[in-house]
Amino acid sequence: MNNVVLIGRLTRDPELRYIPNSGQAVSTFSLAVDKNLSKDKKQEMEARNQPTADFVNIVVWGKSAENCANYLVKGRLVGIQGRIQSGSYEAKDGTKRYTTDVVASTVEFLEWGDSKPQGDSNSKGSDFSDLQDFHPIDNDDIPF
Amino acid sequence: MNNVVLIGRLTRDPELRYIPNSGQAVSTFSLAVDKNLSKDKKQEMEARNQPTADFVNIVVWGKSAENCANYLVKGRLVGIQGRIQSGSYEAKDGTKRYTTDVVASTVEFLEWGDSKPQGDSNSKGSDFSDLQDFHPIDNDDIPF
Amino acid sequence: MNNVVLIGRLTRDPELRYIPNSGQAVSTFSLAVDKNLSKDKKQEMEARNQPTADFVNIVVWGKSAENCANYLVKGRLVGIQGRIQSGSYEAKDGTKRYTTDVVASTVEFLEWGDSKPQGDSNSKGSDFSDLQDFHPIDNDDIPF
Amino acid sequence: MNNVVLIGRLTRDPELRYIPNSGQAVSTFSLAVDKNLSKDKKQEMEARNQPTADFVNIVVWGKSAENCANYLVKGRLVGIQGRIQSGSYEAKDGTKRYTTDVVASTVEFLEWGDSKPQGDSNSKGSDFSDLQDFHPIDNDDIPF
DNA sequence: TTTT
DNA sequence: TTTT
Repeated sequence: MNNVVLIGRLTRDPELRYIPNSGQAVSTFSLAVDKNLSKDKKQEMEARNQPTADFVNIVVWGKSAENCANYLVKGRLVGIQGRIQSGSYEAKDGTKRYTTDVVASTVEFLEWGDSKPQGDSNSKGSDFSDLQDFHPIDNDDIPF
Repeated sequence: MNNVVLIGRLTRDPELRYIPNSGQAVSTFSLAVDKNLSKDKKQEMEARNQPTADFVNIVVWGKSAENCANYLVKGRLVGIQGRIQSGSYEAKDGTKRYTTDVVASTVEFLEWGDSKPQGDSNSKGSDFSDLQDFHPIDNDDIPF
Repeated sequence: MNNVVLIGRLTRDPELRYIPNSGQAVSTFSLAVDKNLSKDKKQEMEARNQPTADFVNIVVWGKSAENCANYLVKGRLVGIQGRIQSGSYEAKDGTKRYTTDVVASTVEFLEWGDSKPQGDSNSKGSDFSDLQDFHPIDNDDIPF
Repeated sequence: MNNVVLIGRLTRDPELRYIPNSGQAVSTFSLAVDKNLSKDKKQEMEARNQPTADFVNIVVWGKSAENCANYLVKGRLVGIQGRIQSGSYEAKDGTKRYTTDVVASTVEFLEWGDSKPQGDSNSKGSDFSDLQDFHPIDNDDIPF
């Protein structure tokens, strides 16, 4: 059993890449999950410049990865169901480093907005009007 | 281990009552949790008049119960963490009936709005402006 | 989001049936999930003949259903990950009744033993010696 | 929402220490949580010397910490409910390092045995006979 | 209709 | 630094 549920906001836009041989899509981003603090405790932490959220690295595979990359931006609220995955790698200085991520099986978009309005397209934002009807949606359902 | 996480919308306004002797507050409501259906499957279900959500009875105790009663209304989106509780009672016809609820330990308000604008008060809705800053909030944190 | 994790013991042997047209296997059983009670509270409840567990109906589909039927018996400890499902049916007296089950996506066997040693077969129990190696196992992994 | 459920085995005996001023007990250990692999995939991973488990650092506070230290040993199976906590510290080389742990709210002992039978004591293991009755137990319930 |  |  390895089961995680998080609700939080993206700390930056998702990154998307494709695995060389398989062509599998992977998206990664970091989630700020508010710690469950009383109003007072929260202020105290902020005053001391201590974090009031936990930061969790998220990994998403496949079509869901592409949906995240296409629709999510920094600051957006999502719900995630997945599992904890540990890993390790060798740092440039030769020491071993350990990593912990959450591999998401489902990503629910809990907020919508004009995402990805930037850049070389002169559109006024992606058109996903038909998605607006059903709000908490699993991103696997996004129909393209 | 008995652990449940749900995200869904209230199917009606919460009810609030107080336990006679202890004075403990209890709030109850029902949550519509969207089934994770593909767009096509969802349309098919709707066409057949079959439910596209699961309906779960929620029970909340204490201060959190009062916060739910004060701030939540039908349709509002919440995240719930709790446990499944089974029970039974005798129906009027003498047969035994079985019940299943989720007892919530935390209720996160995932949407805010002008709740409880009704009735004998001539206010334009409760004033909870200071709560608006931190969106996914555990209702235990609501400071009154 | 609709996520449930339970650890508990089967209150009876699993039932297995096959859906008429599709041929899909379904297994159903009930799980006794101990309430998280202090020693004292537990004794008090037992003295008053009140249940010290919550009872949850479990539904399992496909190969996992067959594994449950083949390997689990009353009393066995399992871990379950799944989602809450609500339903309704018409009782013989014409009134509507509501049901709540947990549809399991994974069933981990947390105890092993000589299952199905009963009755009209003169076997010494099913042979699943090769399964004994890896203890907390998701039943999807059972290789037949 | 920050909710984690794990079932796994301790990779070493728990460590216990007390926070200098508050006197709060903290126990830490690492959990090996089997990846959900098919028999074939598992063998393949083992052949390649790749891990077939995820390793998660667990932190437990208070009485529960002491119960873990007193009753758990390397290899024991437990169920854990808690939340992900991120942190950071400065390494000796001045670089910032990031950590991810699970802070457990409940630890269920899913196996029992003669724990702590070691060493300078000539006991035959701790006496916790009265605990043997109720198997999946939250360690908060251990009555001393 | 309930398990250890 | 990893368990059965």
